[in-house]
Amino acid sequence: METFQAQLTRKLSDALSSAGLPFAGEVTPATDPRFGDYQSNTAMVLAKQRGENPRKIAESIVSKLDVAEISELPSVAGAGFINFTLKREGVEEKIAELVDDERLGVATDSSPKKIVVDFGSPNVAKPMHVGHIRSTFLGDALARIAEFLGHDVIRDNHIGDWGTQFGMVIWGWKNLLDLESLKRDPIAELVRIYKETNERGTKDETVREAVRAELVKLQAGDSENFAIWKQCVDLSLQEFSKAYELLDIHYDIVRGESFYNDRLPGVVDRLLKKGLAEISEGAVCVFFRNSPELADKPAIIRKSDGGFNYATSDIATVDYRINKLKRDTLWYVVGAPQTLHFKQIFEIARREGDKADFRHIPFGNVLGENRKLMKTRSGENVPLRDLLEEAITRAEKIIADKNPELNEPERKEIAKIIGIGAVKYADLSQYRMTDYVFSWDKMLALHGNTAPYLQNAYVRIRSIFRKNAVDPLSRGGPSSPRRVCDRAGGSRQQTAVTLAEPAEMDLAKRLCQFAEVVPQVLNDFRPNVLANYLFELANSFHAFYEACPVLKAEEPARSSRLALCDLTGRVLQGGLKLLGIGVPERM
RNA sequence: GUGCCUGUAGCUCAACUGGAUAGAGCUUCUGACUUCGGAUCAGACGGUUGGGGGUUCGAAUCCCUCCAGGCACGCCA
Repeated sequence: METFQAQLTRKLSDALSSAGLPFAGEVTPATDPRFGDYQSNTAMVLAKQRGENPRKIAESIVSKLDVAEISELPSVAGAGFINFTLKREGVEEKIAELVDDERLGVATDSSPKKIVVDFGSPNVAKPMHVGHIRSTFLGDALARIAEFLGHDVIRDNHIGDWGTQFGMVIWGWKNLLDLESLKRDPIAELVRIYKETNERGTKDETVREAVRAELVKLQAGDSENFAIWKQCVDLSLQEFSKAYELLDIHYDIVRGESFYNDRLPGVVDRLLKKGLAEISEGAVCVFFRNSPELADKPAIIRKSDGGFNYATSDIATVDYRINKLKRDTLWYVVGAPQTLHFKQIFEIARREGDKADFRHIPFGNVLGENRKLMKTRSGENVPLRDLLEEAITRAEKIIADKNPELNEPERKEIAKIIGIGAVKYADLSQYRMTDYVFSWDKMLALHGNTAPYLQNAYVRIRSIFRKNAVDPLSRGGPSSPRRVCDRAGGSRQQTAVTLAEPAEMDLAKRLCQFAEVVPQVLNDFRPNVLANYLFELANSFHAFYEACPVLKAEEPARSSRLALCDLTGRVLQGGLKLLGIGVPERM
């Protein structure tokens, strides 16, 4: 199914070629309702290129335009804009089609990619904390959207499971471990022994020595130390998966740093052999003398003590993803401070001849109320577990207050959806580069651009269908929840849609835009574009709901309005799902 | 010192990547209900887009230059 925007673009392109003009500019949604529904700047772009009068060009394009099927006569306005106003029948027809379309009008990408999304990446033997949420939510949402658009996506959790910290963890394991505590809360115990070892090391040279020795043994493949390390990794993965289950996030593969360990010497040899790396001050470095941005900023791939570092590991990772996983697109959802690092890695890969679309997707920080990095009172990172628990508890309180008749199990289930959704939405609804202030009150507010507000719009729609004894739209019986991607098939005659009221038309047009908005997210990796759309959709729905009675309306308006409700509910649900956020049936 | 990011209404944030008179929410104020869930709707107030130059039909967006904050810059990841 083609969107209005795509149709108009195609028609415009036809008109341009029949007028002997090259394609230029674009068709975009109108900036103001007064200008209609869509606008094009084509004439102005062409006028500039050719040194002609934009309005004159616009007139000649309009005379060749054949859009009568969907648009009123296009008009020329302002400096040379061509404005389109959709015809009522065109919108009615489109809505009828959308009601029957399980993809809600969203086309799959015509050139599907093989993507690996690197996101999350927590460290072993440490708790996940607030610093992981942006990468985790963003990466998950982008992966969901890419998948929905038909790309082949591998979600890879590049966990931090190798490094110098294991010297301390292993020494602590051997000397300080409390098995009871380990059983009760493994990560807490690992953190405790790590900290205590670290502390002892600062005072005691022999401990420092012993720690170093444990690390060397691990790196040399000592079986006892390896077994301890493995247990730490397994315990951590178990903890991670609890969090991921709660968050409804899954990975296809987990390839941590340790996975690439064996490949590191090969990476260095290869780069030396190719002449891309050289020895400098005892270390093996890659210099970027010809690229102005990276000049004087070498990447070290082997330290002067012979050890490797994260650049080496990331080069091996790129290699693996392109050659073993056969990916052509690599997304790294990693914080902004690592921008330089990824520029270096990508440049090295290009110099090696790797052909792939490399993208670092950076993001800003989560701040506390004091506008500094969010920390606990004692100055530690806020553990993710605590954060999510508090979100759920707070959500439950609100629900109990607003809807006391819900029984406890149901309330708890709903609180999970609302609480987690609120935290995710607060993150995803904002432009990823700007820092944002974490505020319980704002993210859980029932008004404004929040998850609970959107979820409530969905709940109201479901409520209509619960009240409607015979649900004319449902294939699965009254008030059966339907999913965007697994809607039952079957034939049914198309609902007659009539859009007589302005509020109906406004809602309908917005529903048509879903298919235009979703692909746009991947343009610059901005899920907030989708979030803003859903918020506007909810607003349009509420205005419609206010102005247009549904169940009390006479036929055929009643069926038509039910169709709008149904479609709105599915777009809300489907859109939120693309952000990794669920919807309850009641709240 | 060099580079990158950020700066938009009192507060929190948008602005489809160069489009028309910069939009929402929160807050404040004014209206509308015995409502299909008022957890709502309609409206008002609120701006020299950090400052100053420049590019052009047109700039929050691109270029230059200051200011403020954050981050990164050879052996941590």
